[in-house]
Amino acid sequence: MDTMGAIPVFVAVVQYGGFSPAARFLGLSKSAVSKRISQLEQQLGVKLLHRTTRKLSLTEAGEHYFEHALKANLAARDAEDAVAQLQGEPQGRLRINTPMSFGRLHMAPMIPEFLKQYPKIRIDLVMDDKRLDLVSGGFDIAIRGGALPDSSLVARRLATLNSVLCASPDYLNSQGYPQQLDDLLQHNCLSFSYSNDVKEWSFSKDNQRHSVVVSGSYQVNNSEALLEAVRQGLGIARLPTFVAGPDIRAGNLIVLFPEYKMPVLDINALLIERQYMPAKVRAFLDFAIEYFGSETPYWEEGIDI
Amino acid sequence: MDTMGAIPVFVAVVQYGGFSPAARFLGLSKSAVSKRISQLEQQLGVKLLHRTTRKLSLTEAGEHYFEHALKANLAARDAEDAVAQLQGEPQGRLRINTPMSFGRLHMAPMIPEFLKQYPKIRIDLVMDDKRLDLVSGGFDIAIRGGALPDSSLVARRLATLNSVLCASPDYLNSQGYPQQLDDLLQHNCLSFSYSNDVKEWSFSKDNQRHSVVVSGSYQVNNSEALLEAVRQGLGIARLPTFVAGPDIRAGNLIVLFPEYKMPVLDINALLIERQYMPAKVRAFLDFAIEYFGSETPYWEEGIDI
DNA sequence: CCTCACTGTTTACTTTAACTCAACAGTTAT
DNA sequence: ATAACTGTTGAGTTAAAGTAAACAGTGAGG
Repeated sequence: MDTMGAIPVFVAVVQYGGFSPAARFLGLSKSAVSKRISQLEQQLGVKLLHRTTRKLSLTEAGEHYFEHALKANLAARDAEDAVAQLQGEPQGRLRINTPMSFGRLHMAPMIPEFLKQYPKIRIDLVMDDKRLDLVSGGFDIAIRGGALPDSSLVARRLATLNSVLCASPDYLNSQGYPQQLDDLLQHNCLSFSYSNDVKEWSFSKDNQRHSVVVSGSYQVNNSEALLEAVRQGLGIARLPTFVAGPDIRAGNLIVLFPEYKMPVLDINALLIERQYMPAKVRAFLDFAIEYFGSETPYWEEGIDI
Repeated sequence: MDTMGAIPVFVAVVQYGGFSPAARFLGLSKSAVSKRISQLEQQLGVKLLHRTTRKLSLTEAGEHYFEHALKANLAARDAEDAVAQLQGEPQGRLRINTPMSFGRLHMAPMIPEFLKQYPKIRIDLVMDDKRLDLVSGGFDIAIRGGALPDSSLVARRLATLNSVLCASPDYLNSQGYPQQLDDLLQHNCLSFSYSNDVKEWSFSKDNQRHSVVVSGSYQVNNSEALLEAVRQGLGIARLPTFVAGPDIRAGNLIVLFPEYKMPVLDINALLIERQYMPAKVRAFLDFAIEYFGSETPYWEEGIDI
């Protein structure tokens, strides 16, 4: 097929949502990408992309073409991986999606160490709090914290995900120390927008479930921004230990109601199920599990939970 | 993937069993194919093909690579087909395997008429009595007469396949006209090697099954060669009507025991099962069914069966 | 409303990859 | 021994791929 060479270009344009980001990914100029797509459309005799506004979208023909082109792209990648696997040394490209905060705080420091150990692996890290689709986004791995939706993806557990209720000493001095869970109703309870239970916080004590309805003046979709608000004494919030650990250790944040536990969740790696796991994916997972500490994550060391 | 463009070249080399036939298929020079394969092996860092003798064979890595490369190739072709299907007009390449005799006698005259009607379709007809594997041989369609082995392939019936017992007038004059089936034991019964029941011929009369053990001096794996032997008075043989029809009509062959019927079989087109049938495949099947005459094939016209 | 920063397209030109041709060595069949 | 094929390689040619620059268009921010 004379169109074969254009397939990775087309797939990149769709996956990255434009010619310019696709060009950056492919290491080509914008005009090269533009010309390859125009040539492909000419060869097929059909328009694949609408480009009437700043946003791209697929035509009907483009959707059909993309569906199969993606499979071709994946199969070509599998072909290379199959050969690389025989050679034993992990190599090739990994495209990884991770939530922003976890990515910035823990993936970003980890990955350079991983790449030093595996110099033949290349990583494209995409930090985004939107739960991007693994397949159509072209990801090998998606890092996900908390409960997983049903899907055909395979989950591999990387670490535990604990959360604790926190406030700053200044806040507690000025607003009073809540003595019982119900006291939280009188406090400014700050929330993480993506949470499933923004308005009703649940705890577990002595195998008994406790809930409290809360409200507050601030809700944000970024856990580091939430941490900052708590640190500045704006209110009380539930914070994952992977965000709050250092401030708790430093005494900047006080853990409230430590005997009331929040559900212990997991940080997982989601993978497309395959006949075999490519060596590079396996290497990444093994490294991450050891790096994070699958029993007690390194960010919880020195904290009583 | 920088290797994407080489995939169709590699797949063609494997499917056609050599650089030279692959070059002919691809419309490239031998050296271009040789260089593309060498470059691909260099990019992957591994040998894909043994070429120590006249025959090519895949290395272990090559087998793994081919498996996925074939999928990539098929997916790319599906991508083009999906787009072409939207456009309505059948186009693209069809690779068809057919047995030698049926191909020479019936496919070869039919196909030019088909291509005149569908000028955007290209056909690569491979005539071979070996039942080539559809998938790894890269065929869209395989024409098969008679009983089908179990497989994941889809069968589409093209025409009926009748066979009749024949001898030439000269043979009958010199060796006598067999009056009963058992008389065949005294005759030189010629066989088609690929037949399942070379030594015991079965018939059906008035819903009763009859069998006779036979033997003969000649067995051949080509039904036109068998026809020739019968025409030359060497002996008696079962011949498919698609081979013998004209000679029967012309009086060169006499149908023996017409009331004893052989099982009515089918001429089928075998297809890889797909989510949808490409327009070009559908067009080919429809044309063939109409051309052959699915109730009474054109080669049986004027014959009493 | 203006400005800036981005998008994708197109032209002219450069670079690179792909390709052909020819010669060669090797193998197999006649 | 010869002919007909195979695949490889070097030298040269051609075509495709790519870049840089200029342009038009769009959306966000001031």
